Amino acid sequence: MSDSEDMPLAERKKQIINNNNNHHSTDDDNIDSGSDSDTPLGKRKRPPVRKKVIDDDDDDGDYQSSDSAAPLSKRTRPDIKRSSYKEESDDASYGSPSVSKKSSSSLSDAGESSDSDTPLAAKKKPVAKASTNGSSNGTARVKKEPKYKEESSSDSDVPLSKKSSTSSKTKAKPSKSIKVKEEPEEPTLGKSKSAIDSKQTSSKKRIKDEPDSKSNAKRIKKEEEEADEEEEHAWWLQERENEDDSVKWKTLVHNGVYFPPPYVPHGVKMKYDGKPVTLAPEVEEVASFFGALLYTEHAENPVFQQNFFKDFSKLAKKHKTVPEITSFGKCDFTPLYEHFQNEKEKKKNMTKEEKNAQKAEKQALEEHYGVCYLDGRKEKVGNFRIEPPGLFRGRGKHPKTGCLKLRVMPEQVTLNLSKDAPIPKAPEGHKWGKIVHDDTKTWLATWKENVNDSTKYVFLAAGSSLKGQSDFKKFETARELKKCVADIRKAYMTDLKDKKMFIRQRATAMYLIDRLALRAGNEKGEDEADTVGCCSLRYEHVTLEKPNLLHLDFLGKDSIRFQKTMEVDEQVFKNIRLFKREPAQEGDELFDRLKTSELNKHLQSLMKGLTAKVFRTYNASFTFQDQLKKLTPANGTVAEKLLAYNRANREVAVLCNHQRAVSKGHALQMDKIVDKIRALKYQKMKLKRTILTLEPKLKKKRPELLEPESDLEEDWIIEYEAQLMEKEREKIKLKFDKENEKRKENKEKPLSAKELKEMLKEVDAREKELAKERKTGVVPGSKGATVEKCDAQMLKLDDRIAATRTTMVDKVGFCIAEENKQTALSTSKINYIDPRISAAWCQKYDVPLEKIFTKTLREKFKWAMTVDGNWEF
DNA sequence: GAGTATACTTAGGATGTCGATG
DNA sequence: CATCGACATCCTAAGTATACTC
Repeated sequence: MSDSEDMPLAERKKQIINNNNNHHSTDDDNIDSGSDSDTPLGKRKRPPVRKKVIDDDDDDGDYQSSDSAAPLSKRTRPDIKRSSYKEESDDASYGSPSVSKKSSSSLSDAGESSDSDTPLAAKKKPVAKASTNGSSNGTARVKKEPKYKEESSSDSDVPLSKKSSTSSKTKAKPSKSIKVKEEPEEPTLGKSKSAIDSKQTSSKKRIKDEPDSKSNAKRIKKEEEEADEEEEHAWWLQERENEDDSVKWKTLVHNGVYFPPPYVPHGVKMKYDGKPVTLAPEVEEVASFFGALLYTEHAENPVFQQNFFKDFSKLAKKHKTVPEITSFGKCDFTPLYEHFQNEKEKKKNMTKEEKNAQKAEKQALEEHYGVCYLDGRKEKVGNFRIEPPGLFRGRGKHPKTGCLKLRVMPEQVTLNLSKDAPIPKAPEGHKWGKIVHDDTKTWLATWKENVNDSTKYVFLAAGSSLKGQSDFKKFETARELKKCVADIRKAYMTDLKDKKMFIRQRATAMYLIDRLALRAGNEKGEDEADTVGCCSLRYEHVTLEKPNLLHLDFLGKDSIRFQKTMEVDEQVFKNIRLFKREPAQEGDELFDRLKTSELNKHLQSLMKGLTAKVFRTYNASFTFQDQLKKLTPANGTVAEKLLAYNRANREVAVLCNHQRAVSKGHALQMDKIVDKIRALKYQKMKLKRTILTLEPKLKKKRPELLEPESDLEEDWIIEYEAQLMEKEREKIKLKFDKENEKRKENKEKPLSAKELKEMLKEVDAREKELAKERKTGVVPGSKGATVEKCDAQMLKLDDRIAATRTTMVDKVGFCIAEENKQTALSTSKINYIDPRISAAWCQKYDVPLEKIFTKTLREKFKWAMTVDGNWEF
């Protein structure tokens, strides 16, 4: 009976549940919390002692899985009232009062324990064990050291592609693979690549040799296309034997990685304490990193500034910069900023030849480093460029944002390739850190980065077979989940009421992951931005509202705000209330007994390959297909169908909470409008005061005149008035200049500087007046002002304010819609929606593929394009 | 078994490109 | 024909998941 392998899932599940539940009841909890107490206190604040009694206030028997376990398609979508966009303002609604918390005591429900007689300890173990032993994934884990399989032919001089092209079993176009070999693209990989090698140091030479660049470029393109055609691996048409998929390649040949060129000093001097400083090139480089970012959000961020300055001043000191740079406030990077602006300008104005030369150079690089041979087949390399030095741009409130990211040296880089592959030459005067031959890894190169000590890799491009295969696998796993998701849902709905806290938490977490497409929520370190996922949700991220509303508000991956409200199952509501009650403090974890590893272990036991993120993939793809079915007008035009497609896509993007900061231009526009409104309000305020100055008695009659305008702050007013005056002055100067020009033409005597001063005096006077008005609130207004006139003007202003507001709202609404169409959609399209759904849809509804997939996406998804119109996820 | 390291996917912002528009 | 904005692509940070280590 114990062998659960081939038992229907539902039953297996039952068994597990039973196993867990039999036996002594309340002690379950003891055991549970007992284990908790082993964990260091520091980590978990909750007192381990407190015996957990499960609350079920309203008591249990009533549980019906029926509706809640219904497949997603059936369920009504969580009613999401979500404030759509990333809003800074937040503060908002954290601690809603309504929440239970105190309604505490009531519930030590004895009744619950009904079937509580299995000794937990006894039962629990086998289950856990079984999942690790029994499941087949333990099998392959023998290989400690990478095994490299020798190719039969040992002649390493032969281009590898040739060798294996003969051996590869299925060819899309079997016959002609040989022809390619005569073409000149190969040699770069073998040995004769001197042209490029020299490029690392001196790049220009090559360009000269290029003949007419235009036709050349065209020719290259053509060649490329042809080459592509000839080599189609079409792994997706191959029989899928149960290969050992831990081995990723038989042969791997590549040209190493490209290092950014050494720093070339520009000699532009930043200022310190108002004076230009001479910097050593190394120091200048870092100053320039900051200079280039001036006026961006990063450079304005105090943490960024501090981190940058710490590294920068240290470096400056090391190079004995005079004067010593000790204060960020005294640094003036604007000359550097301007320098880069100029450079940009120059770049824009480059001649056609220059531009083409650059292009050619880039292409040469791509041809050399951008390709590799995997099992003899040509494949694209993704990020062959070693990340250049710069300032670390950590997102959100990353504590290390702004730190100096150092230049990577070849000595730090490890290459991974075939044993008999030629080892690419390291840059002049350098050596590679290490060479390995690990065929269980897909990376070509790796190094450690200094800021976070994280490992970086060079992988194949998204369109490569390796990536395609794993993509395929990902979606197949999701489809696997589709088959058993109903059972899994049923199971976790049952578990929601389990007596053991741990199980309850796990079930509740699963519910959220499934319904809200939350990420797993691994633990994070202190040196990272404070963001969370499901398992790391904390007290303050969750609020409950009777009868069954759950508000979530937290920062997720990339510090993107997740803010949704949904109706949840009654039991989930109760559980969360219970979880919240115990920790009861900000900073405490909601699921204090749950770790992602445990969650995933459990998921594995439900279905091979199941992890938290599979739910995201599954729900995304499923929702998409579902929506597409509903929305596509069979007889519509292509445009209408596309609209449906995008709507379905948007639905998924919303589900996955994919969003992006509003574009800069947009934000700027908004700012302008907001300022415009403020300016209007300012005028209104002035008018009010004028009225009161004219007719002080009205204070009582019309108290609204005393009310300050919303959104109008002293600081802003001061600045605004200063701006007004500045504009005035400029106007006068302009007038003055014009006048003088005129006089010059007419040979008259020009106005003197004195006269200009005289003219400007008026402004000065006005400025003083304004300041006084600001203080006293007494505003005489313009000549002939009457209460009636002011009132009339005020009405007009109100109209204008209203009008401006609506344009803003329009714009915001519009832009959000637009924005969604663009960015938010792409992430789900690229990562979550099974491309076969799209391919089938195009087939079925006769929509050209290029309408929905760009060239790169078609490349990435070529494995999915062979399905027919009836294919289903 | 917790903590750490590794390897790989997912993600939004930055940058580049290209077509519409004034 | 310059500018601008939409969109594609590039870049690399930030996750997940699991293997490894002590």
